[in-house]
Amino acid sequence: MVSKTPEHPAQIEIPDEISGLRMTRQRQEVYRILQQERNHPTANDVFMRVKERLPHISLATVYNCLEALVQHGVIRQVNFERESSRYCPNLSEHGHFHDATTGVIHDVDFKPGINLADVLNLPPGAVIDDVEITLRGKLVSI
Amino acid sequence: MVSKTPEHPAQIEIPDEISGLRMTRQRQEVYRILQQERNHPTANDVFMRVKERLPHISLATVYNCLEALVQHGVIRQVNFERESSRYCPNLSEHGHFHDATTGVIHDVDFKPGINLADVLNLPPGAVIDDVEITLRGKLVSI
DNA sequence: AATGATAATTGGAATAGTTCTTGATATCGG
DNA sequence: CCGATATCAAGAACTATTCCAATTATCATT
Repeated sequence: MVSKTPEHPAQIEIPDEISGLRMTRQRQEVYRILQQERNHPTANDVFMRVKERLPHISLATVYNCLEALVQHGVIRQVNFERESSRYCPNLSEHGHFHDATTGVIHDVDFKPGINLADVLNLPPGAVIDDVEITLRGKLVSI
Repeated sequence: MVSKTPEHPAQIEIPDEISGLRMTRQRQEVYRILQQERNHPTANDVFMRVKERLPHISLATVYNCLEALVQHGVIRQVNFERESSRYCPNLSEHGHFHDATTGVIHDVDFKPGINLADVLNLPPGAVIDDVEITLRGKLVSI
């Protein structure tokens, strides 16, 4: 993870290799957009956005890039019901709250010191590789 | 919820109305299969199974029935990654552990007294309507 | 039991998101 | 520079699901 400050998206420096994955121009741009757009874009969102910089890129390539990045643990794929997958560069273990009113997806962190095994009755011998926590609801003014 | 003992599936009695939903023959059979097959079948699994009793039922009807049952809170729809939806008659709040080795899905209950708000840093004002917790991993012998 | 109104079912067509295929292009190690 | 390998592009193909229009079943009322 080599991103600099997310406040200055234009300055994001992306190395030519991340966790063993060759960072081609296409993968760089896809990754850059995920760093900038923190609103969990779909593959198609990324596609439309990346075309500004790489007008000849194809949707299939965007899918390929996203898959390669997911596979190498550089980004995460997030699924809501059966909607299109969304992608997220936040690698810390976290869940997602989907505001039904606005459609906005908020990252939701665990409170410090919380361990899944303390909360769930896991089947004996279960070794967890991946956790997905998704909440749906509304944000009401308080 | 009017089911009798799940240990004797053949004896499940299904009333002709559940939470305001007219229980047609098709819906009854779909619901009965979910009661019997506790292994989180897909719509297609249900379809193949229900055809044994209703040979003329269509896949669209199975989808309609499942949707109606979900809509009326009689069953729950469960999604894994982008795989086909699965359906589950366990209405208690619970998560799912997907064993990557066998493909089996286990229900995972919360430990007693656990409240989501104690565990997660929810955005202020968030009112949760629905929670989905899915774990992927392996079951190792202990 | 017949009637009209409403809801459910069917089968097939349509859709959306994603993956696959094939040939072209770029990149790497030597 | 050269061959081997990886990646890309464009479009076709695939899959799960939804939609559509026509038929059939059910309900409430008479």
